[in-house]
Formats: sequence, structure tokens, C-alpha cells
Amino acid sequence: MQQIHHLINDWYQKNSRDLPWRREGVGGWEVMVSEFMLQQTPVVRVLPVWEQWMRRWPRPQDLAAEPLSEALKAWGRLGYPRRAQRLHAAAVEITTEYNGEVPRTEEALRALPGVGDYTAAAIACFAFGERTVVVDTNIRRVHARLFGGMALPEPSPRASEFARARQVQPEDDGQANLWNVSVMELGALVCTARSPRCDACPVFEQCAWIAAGQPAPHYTPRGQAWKGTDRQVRGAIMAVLREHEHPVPQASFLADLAGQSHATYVALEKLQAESAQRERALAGLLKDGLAVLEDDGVRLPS
DNA sequence: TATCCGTGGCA
DNA sequence: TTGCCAAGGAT
Repeated sequence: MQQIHHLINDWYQKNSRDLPWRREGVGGWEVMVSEFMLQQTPVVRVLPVWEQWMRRWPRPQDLAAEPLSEALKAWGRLGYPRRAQRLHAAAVEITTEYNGEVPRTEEALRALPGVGDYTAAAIACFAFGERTVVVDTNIRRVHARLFGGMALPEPSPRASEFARARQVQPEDDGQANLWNVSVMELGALVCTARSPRCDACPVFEQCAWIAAGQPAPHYTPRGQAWKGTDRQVRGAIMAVLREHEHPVPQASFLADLAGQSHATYVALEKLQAESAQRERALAGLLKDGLAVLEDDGVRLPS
């Protein structure tokens, strides 16, 4: 096991990407913002938004002082705007409860809006050097192959995976800290979901999946439905709201598209969504607090 | 625990 | 072209 630790940690130090939130001197806030943006979103799409975000809101209290609408607009097309909503709420909580300092412990982080097990462990480890067990989709896949001999991890995380993740960590705190990010990076760059680059893998010879003859997945991943879903309609509505300073008449989203403003038409025309679905999607956004209904129309929440 | 929640690049 | 899937969280 110590050999595997050395091989992967050494590989990381020679092959890791130079990402701005990994650089020397970055604080908890920079790491926290990156972790929120990286939830289910590729690095290349996060980079420019993160740079803008940090320039505009270098501290939690800077974001907390702004209305939610500004966070939603700055989030742009990153997707899952509720992440921006929760990041804003977390910034408010950090400002009021922690004097503007991102908490260092996993437990305190975990209590913030939008911070789950992964994000709490990641911020505590990457930003503050705390010893945590980080388990994300990359690490789950590497562990499933390297130690489990399987092509893919189970569709949903099992308790046994967290136990194994703890078990396989280096004893030394510093090495364990490095191990977290190294395994994650290996999963992102080499041990990928589709067509892994096993020829470039530092632990090819130790891999249980290779030893087993690279067996196929024991299940077929269930695709993420998109076409015709409420999510698609919600996204289109949010795109319209981000572009409008003033409330957008509710009828714009519910009535026939003919005669609507250009922006609304462009955003909604390809959906072919029934009026009932558009109404349901809008109701969902209102319920989630991502949009607000007033007398003169729908707008982003302030 | 299964499902919902955006977006866009790529094989 | 279509489906896969990417540093998850909340319910």
C-alpha cells in the first residue's frame, strides 16, 4: 500500500494541473467557491467564472452584501443555479456567524448551505490542511478499479466505500492530505470514466481491474434525461430572467410564444414545451426561491 | 434511497 | 447526431 501511495502522490506532483484555486496562498473562500462551481461541472467551464467571481467578491462579506440576483447573474450558464443561491446563503452565514472567516472544521463547513460530505471534506483538506476523507466521483472510480477490480463504482455511494477510502489513506497526515487530491486528479486525467488511459497510469501494475482483465461494468448507467424535462424549461426561464433588469410578465412564459420578446422567444422556442409544463417549471422556480412573482411580472430574487 | 436539479463538450 | 457525463446536494 505504501508503494501505491508513493506512486500516485509522486505522479500528482509531476502531472497535476496548475489550477488557480490550488496555488500558494489561496484562502478558504477561494477554495469554497471553486468547490461549489465544480459540483457536477467540468473544470474548463468553471475557470473563467471563478476568476470573475473572485475579482468581484474577494471575501464572503462582499458577496453577502449583494442581492441574490447578482449572484445568479454572475453564475451565468454554469448550470444548477441553486448552487449560486446556496453559495450566497453560505456567504451570509459566514459573515454573520463566523465574522467573515470560512470555518476550518469539517463539521462547521458541513452545516453551511450547499455543503455536503464531499465539499466539507474537500474545503477542510485543500484549504486548511485538515485530515479528512475526501470521496468524490473520481476517487470512487479509482478505488473501484484499483482496489475493487470493478469497471465502475456502484451508482450511489455505499457506506463501505467511505470505510475503504479511510482504510487506504496513508498514515502520515501530510501524505494523506496529498493523497486526497492526487487520487482525485488521477481519476480526472487518467482513470477516466470513458476510455481510461491505462498506459499512462502510475499504478497500472497494482490495479485490480487490470489484473481481472478489465471486466465490463456490471450495470448500465442510467442516462440523465434532458429533452422535454422541467429542468430544460427551468433553465430557459432562468436565462430570460438573467437578461432582464425589470420584471418579465408572467404571460411571457405561459402564453403562446408568438409575439413574445426576442430574448424570450429564442430561449423558449426550441423547447416545444406544453403550456402546462412551462407553468409547472415556473412554479418550481418560484417555490425554490430562484424567481419571484410580483404584480408586474417575474424577476430574480433580491 | 432514488430522483430531481443545468449546461455544454465530446466520442 | 445522440448519449454520456462532469470536484454533489437536498429531499
